[in-house]
Amino acid sequence: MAKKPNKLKARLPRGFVDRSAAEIRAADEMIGKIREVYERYGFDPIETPAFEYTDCLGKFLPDTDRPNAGVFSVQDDDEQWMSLRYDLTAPLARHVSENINEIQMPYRTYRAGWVFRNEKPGPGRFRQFMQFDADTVGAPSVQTDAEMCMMMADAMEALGIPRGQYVIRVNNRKVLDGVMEAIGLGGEDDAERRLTVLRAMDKYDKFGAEGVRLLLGAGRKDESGDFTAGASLSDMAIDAIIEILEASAIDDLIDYTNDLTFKTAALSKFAINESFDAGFRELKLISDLVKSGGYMSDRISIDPSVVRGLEYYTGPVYEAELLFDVKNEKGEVVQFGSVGGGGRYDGLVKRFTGRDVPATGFSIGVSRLMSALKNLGKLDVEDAIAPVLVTVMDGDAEALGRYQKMTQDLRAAGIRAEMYQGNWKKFGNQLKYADRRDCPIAIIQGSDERDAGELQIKDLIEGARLASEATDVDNITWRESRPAQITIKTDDLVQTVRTLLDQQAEDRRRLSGEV
RNA sequence: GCAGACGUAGCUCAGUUGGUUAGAGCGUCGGAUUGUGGCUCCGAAGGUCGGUGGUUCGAAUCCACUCGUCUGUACCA
Repeated sequence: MAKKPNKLKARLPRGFVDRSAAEIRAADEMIGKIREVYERYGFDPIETPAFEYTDCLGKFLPDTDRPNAGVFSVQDDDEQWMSLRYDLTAPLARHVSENINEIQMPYRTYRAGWVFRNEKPGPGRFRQFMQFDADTVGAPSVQTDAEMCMMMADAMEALGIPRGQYVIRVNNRKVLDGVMEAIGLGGEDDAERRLTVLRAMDKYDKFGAEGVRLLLGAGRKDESGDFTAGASLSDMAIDAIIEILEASAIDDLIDYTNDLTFKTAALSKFAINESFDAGFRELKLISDLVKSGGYMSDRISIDPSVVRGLEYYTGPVYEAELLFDVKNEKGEVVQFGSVGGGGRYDGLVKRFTGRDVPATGFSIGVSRLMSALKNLGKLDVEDAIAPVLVTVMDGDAEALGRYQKMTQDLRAAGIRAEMYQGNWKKFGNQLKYADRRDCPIAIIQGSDERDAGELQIKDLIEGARLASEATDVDNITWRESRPAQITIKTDDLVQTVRTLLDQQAEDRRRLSGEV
């Protein structure tokens, strides 16, 4: 055989996905529900573009040797570097800074958008994904952080996640700073070790107390034999940090009846410092505020083990965690982690303006949350009903016009409908098409029906059910029986179709109610 | 980034110590049936065995490199 011409291979860049109709509809619905909550809290939408000048995006500046490490970057005509945004917070800070004289503070906004990260993709982890953020800029009080937490909890419930199946966990960067200081890592030289400790704490969910102990001490070797260097802390410091991680609430750690003191064995050997004290008082205030709003600790919980966004958060940090088991395609329970998070970032706008502009906000990972909701069965993926198919039996202009008219009549009545656009000469294929497409109803009118002023309406759902019962009927007999089909007057088309669709909807409701 | 496993038709997978023309099931397409989805029967298409190079008389099979997928780990704004 002759050598084939070199065909171009169709392929998707790794870490990117095409989205199906069902996924798009489901995501749109989720976004709609979240948006409703944000709007109710008085937030307004704002949109910024996918590209920003790289230096505006923040600390992950590409060096000229590796401009695409972590972010996707390109060089503009004038040789300036631009990057695809990797979150929605940095672009917001840029927008606020650029328009700071026009913007009325406190500025309350939300936005959903795609963000891009140029890093190794994994299951459920993509290089393009959607976030839905809300931020309040220009509000210094922890009252704002408390509101953010409540809004996040409301968003979870609006998405159909029942109370008790999620929790918003809140901590304060100042508390962690205070702990670092207490165990002797407060100095400038210890910045690197502080990071190591915080990273180790963040791994508590994944590795448990023993794993974290190793990471805080000598280091940890994983299953593949890869070694992660540890923080080389003293045993006493390690014990203290484990106590923090194991505490389920801040009350377990702190006695604040008189003066602030640590309660637990290892921690109590350390002195409480100013940073810890300030952080703790903020958390206490948040806790009181959300309780006044009706949010008890089953929804918003103060949790000193929350570590996130090591770099730019300056005060309260919070994250939304799902409490139900999430299973993957193979049915295995996976470590899901948080589906959203945020915190106070008082320094981000100051980079541009030199002015102190406090801000706090959070981000919901829409793509991630969607796969979890699929699991919970809270995602209506089958919502869209396929169109009614008007089949074609004659190809002359007059006949086509008649079919087109039927189709338009259905559409005018608000019924999703389409006329068969393939090769009409193979009628069997038309019904096969309708079947594959899950069309609920087919409209059939050949010359016989037309002469009588009639047409046939075929209930494809009932037909499929009959077919699955009658397995040994031969094809000729089966076809001649014209299952699940009725003959009506042409004029009754719209009304009959509507009645039948309503019946089918009723059947679906009954069926899903029973099962 | 580091470490390991894997890569054969659209999908799921066979393929013997290295031996002729690489197979099956499912799916797809056509026909039986130019006006009826399913079942049945008949037929067809579909493969650079991930890629490149090497060892060999001979490679899907062995070796090296490379690309991709998966798992763990690191990083994660």
